[in-house]
Amino acid sequence: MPSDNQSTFVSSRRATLRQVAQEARASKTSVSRYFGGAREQLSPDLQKRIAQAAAQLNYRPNLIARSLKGGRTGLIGMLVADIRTPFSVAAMHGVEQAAREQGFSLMVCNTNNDPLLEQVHLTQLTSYGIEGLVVNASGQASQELIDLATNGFPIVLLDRQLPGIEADMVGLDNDAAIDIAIAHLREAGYRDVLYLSEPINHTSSRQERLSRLTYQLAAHEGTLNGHTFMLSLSDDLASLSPVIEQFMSTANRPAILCGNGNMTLMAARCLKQLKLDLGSIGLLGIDELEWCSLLTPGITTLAQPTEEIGRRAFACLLERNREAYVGQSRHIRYHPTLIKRGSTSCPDFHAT
Amino acid sequence: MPSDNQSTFVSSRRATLRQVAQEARASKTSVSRYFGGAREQLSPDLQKRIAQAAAQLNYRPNLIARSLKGGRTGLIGMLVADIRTPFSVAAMHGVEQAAREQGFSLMVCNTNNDPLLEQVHLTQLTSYGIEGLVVNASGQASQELIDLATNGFPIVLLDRQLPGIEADMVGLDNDAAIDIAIAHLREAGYRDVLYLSEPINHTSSRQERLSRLTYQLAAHEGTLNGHTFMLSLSDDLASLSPVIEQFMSTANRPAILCGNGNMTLMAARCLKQLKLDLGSIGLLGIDELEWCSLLTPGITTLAQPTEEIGRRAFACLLERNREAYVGQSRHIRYHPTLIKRGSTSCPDFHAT
DNA sequence: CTGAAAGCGCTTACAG
DNA sequence: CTGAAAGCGCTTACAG
Repeated sequence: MPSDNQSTFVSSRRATLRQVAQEARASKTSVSRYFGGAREQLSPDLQKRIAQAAAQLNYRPNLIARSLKGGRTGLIGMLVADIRTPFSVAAMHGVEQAAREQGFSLMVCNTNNDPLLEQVHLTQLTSYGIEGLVVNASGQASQELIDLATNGFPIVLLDRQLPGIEADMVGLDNDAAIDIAIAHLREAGYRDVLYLSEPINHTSSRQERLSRLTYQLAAHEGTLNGHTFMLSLSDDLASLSPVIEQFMSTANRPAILCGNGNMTLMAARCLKQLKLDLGSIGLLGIDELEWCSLLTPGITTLAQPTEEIGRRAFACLLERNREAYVGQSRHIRYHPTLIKRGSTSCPDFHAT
Repeated sequence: MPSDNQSTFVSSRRATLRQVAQEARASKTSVSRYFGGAREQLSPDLQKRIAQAAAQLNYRPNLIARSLKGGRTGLIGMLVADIRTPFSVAAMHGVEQAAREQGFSLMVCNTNNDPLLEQVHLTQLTSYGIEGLVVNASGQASQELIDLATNGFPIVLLDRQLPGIEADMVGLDNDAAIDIAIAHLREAGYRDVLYLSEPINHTSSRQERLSRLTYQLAAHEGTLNGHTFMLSLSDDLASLSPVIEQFMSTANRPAILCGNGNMTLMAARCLKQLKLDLGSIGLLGIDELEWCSLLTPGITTLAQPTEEIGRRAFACLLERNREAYVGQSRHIRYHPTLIKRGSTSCPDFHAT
């Protein structure tokens, strides 16, 4: 791992502030001021000399050194539970854009939904002196994360709540999502709903969706029957097939409601395998995916404003960092958008 | 942006090496050795004292400070042209995993296919003292990148070649991909091929695929007719529709060949809109996407070993960093895997 | 407006 | 085996 070969290129090493100072016949202090945002308080002549010297040496401040003394690293950390889901990619993209606009760089770490890996990454990130952290948690809060939050370190939670952490949280209004989904399915004429969720574990968004579903089912008892199935991504399709078959055999105007994009993918695969046509069996998924409009007759979804959620998460971080906002932690919930497609036009219903 | 509030928590500030040294009644040198990997050369007693003190203070070395003096940051940078494509996500995931296994952290920057933004990010990354750079280029090489490469800074190119940069390159064997695609389409009985590509710009992989296609078409003149259409992601579907309609009206056993996953998505959308059935018009895409198996009767694809490409890219970086490997830059090309599905079973052909 | 000096938290010859 | 000292490239009181 040693980058010894770099030392071979001593001559081409990056110029330092000291060299610029010498070249410009100025003090290090002045050069530091020039690049540190206090340029105006320097005389025009000094400014010019420094500018010239810097240009000649192709000087670029060493951010590492700057942060060591100054305390500011300009680094924001982000822990992502699963970087491969479209939701995470979009949220991350949002965070990154917002961060860059404010002069921050983002260090993203994929925790693979593994709390242990999350800890490793968290240690790394703090060791690099991040100034704030966006957490899309992979489980319960680690002690280290709790300590950080307790000490007032700027943290914002994304999509997932974390007991023990007092921090702003940005995500979907899960109650609204379930409410809209159920209302839509009922209107469309479905009578039996199979809810597919990844294992709840300690994922608050899954928890919230499930309990709101339970609430809604209770509210509509008699007109809407509910069933729930937990499916892990590592599970084979073979574990889902019999569940759906069983559901189909007993259900009246059946519909599947998918708790997230992963489940929608699983369900679509399974329905295809079982040769069940969309629509005759309803399908509605939380999370809009690029292929949902492609699958005839189209899969109805609840779209999240994913990039916006990411951007907002960063904005919260910034507010925490400024004196501007002091107070209770906030929960910022975005409303989903229902995108109606053919997968929820119940044929029986129209026939009636 | 100032994180002034952190200074409020002086008492909870992270412990420093100096504090550990005091607590352990040892020198800073010894503590540094303890955490710097020279633990063995310390007496058992000293080791124990340091271990205790560190544990008590919950000490974690400040990586920023370490790298300032030691030169090593443990940071690897990655420039990604478009972080939202599945290919990039998977490649990035591969790089990150390989990096972590070797104790490196990854800083990923999305350049949005914008050379200017790429420069900005490159400046940032080098200012943070990255020890190596994986580049999925967004255009031509910037002067800064050329300088880096010229100075022997470890760089590896991913998926895209960059004129002016002497560096290892890891990607798909594009010639093989086109050869396999064409051979498969011919075997399946298609006679007219419409090749869809994003604008070549300076993207070598697009370039290579296109020229190999041209070569193949020439080789099969008379038995296979070719057409090419360039489509930008920002283009509306409306610009593609007439092209496909025109193609269909004149073609004999027509098939569409998509240069990458984005094009496959565009084509699938367009075909759906035009109500053209897959298979009657052939469709073959480079890049496997999660929904290709879902769309009846399935879209035939050429899958890339995306994660492996990422992992390999990092491995190259590491080799560059060690004295082990010195020599000409290498081009590592992976073979694609043909995944046959219904979209390339030409009905006319079977009828014949 | 300008600069000399101390120091951020580490590592690394050098000396013993 | 152990430590005192110099220094990595910056910033920031402090003084003028």
